[in-house]
Amino acid sequence: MAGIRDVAAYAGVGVGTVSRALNKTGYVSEETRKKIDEAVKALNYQPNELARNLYRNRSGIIGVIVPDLENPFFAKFMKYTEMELYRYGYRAVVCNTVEISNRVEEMIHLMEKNVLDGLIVGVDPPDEKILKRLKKPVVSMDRNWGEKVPVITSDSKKGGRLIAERIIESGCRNILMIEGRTYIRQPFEERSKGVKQILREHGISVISAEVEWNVLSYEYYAQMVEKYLDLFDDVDAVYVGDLLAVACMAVAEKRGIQIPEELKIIGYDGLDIGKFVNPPLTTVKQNIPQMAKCCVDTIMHLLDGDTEIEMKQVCDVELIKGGTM
Amino acid sequence: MAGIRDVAAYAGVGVGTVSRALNKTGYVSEETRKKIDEAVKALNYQPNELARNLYRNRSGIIGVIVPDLENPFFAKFMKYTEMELYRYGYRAVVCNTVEISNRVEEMIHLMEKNVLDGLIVGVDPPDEKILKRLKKPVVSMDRNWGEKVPVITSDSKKGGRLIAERIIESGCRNILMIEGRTYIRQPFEERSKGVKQILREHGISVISAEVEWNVLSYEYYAQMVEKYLDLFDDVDAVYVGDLLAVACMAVAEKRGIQIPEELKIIGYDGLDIGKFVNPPLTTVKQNIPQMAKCCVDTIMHLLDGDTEIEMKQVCDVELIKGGTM
DNA sequence: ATGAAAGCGCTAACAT
DNA sequence: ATGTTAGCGCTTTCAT
Repeated sequence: MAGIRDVAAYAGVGVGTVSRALNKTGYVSEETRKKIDEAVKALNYQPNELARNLYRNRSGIIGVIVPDLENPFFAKFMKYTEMELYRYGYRAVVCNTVEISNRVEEMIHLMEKNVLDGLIVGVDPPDEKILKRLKKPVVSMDRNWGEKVPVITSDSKKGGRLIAERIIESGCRNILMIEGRTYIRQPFEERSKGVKQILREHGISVISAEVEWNVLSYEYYAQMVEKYLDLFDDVDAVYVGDLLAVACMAVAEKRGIQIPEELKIIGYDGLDIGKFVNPPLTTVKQNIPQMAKCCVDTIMHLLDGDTEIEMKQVCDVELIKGGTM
Repeated sequence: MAGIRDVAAYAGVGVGTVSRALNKTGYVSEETRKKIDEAVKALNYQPNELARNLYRNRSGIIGVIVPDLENPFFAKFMKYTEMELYRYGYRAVVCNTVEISNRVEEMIHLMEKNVLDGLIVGVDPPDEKILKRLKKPVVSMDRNWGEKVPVITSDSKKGGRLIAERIIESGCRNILMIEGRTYIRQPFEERSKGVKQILREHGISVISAEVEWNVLSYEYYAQMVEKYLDLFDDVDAVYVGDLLAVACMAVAEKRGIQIPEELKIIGYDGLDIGKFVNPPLTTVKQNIPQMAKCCVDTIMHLLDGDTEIEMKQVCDVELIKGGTM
């Protein structure tokens, strides 16, 4: 591999001049620039980014941590996050925490070792001790990582309200909701709290069940739905995340339960899968591309050293009227 | 940030000794090792990976290029690829080519600049000229990147046979198959070719249609299905990728076409979405985790400089009996 | 067993 | 405008 000294030698100039010419910093005469360009071509010179990184003490890489890429929500988030990072000239290192413990801590360690310039996190935070180690920019998507970490969330309040309103309009009286279990307070919980509160104010009964949040398998979802449908056989509506909602539709169809006539379903997230079923799922759609953009814009501000960072940014949600409620 | 010299000074030894102690290379007396450990703790020293990278001329990062992370097939592939790379101590930089041209070339350029140690590709190759620039390890998933690049594929031959056999058993006589359009020869095409050939040998009529492969939207899929179902209204079975298959089920249900009584459907890929519908999709499942492992193992061999690389590795497929055919 | 010193390939400050 | 030089923080000879 040709280095900058080879180029300098070939062009008959000093390395500094080559560096300036290539980076367009400082003065270089038209003539020498031409010679340098020729040398670069002749030697097929490619600047070694590793050396640049060392000097600049940056890697140009942001880590993105999600629970599970196989989950369509996070897959989509990762897609748009990567695209936004690309627009800023950054690369995205992905990390799935599922099935392996300690991966969050390891990513933080990568940041300490300067492999990563920052972190975008969509997972639960590690414990306090580790959290204190954060010295570089971190932005969180819908997770509470403490005071110092800006959070990008969906408008959970509005989301909860949209769902509650839709349920009230539907005339249902016995609602089953199934949530992912959380071990610490998270922004998105506001949604379910809101739904419960509004519905109860309207005298509508709400049964609330929990499932393991990080298990993504149709079998598990279907099993949970079966269990709770058996347990509470007088429910006339279900409010759950889209994946559970779709599993619920399959279970209902298998049991010969007509949707929406005998059981109404409303989902949450607005994933594509809700359009692939019949009738299409009624759901509240999160604006994932906007959330991704927001995360990236914010971390770029942090990298720029901007001080005026909004610590909580809220992205819009909208009701998608399908045929299930 | 404390550097290795700080540690050396604190411990009262030379930097070389610290380096040897930390990397466990060369002799270090128990006594000095202890002093160094203390210094490391006291100063909270973290070796700067950027400096190491420069010296070793490696980044520990592999680029993984897929068309679209939102496509569940590639999301799953990325998930398992990342997990396998992690087991080897490597990181995965992800790249979505969708909607942005030239991204493949840019990733190759990142390799030339030593940002990436290698590439795992699940997308069509760039043109010859660019292909020639590959100097570092590249492994391809189901795409033909030329002689030099090992390919990990599914057993397309068996896949095609499983599908053809299932169709023959089902007694259908007029098959509609919709494929993604390819612009160059790709390994997976063997599957459809096989299906067509076997079916025609059995006197079964096959209509073959094409769709844009890189468009992922339910609307587009549904539209295509509607179009071809209108165009060829005497088909009694459809063979398509899982996503199109599920879209097809939704369209059929909307039109009041009973599945499998009036129309049989067989998919390909074995994605989870096929289990979320009712009846569950009959499909041929690709072993994505195995393919990911195979890609990673192979690129690790290449990085190790192994010369005995299998240039074509075939992963198993299996028929998943659902209720649609 | 350990310290000193020479790079890894680049950028930027300084001198000319 | 351009060349020279001193790092960036580490690893690894090479003496001792």
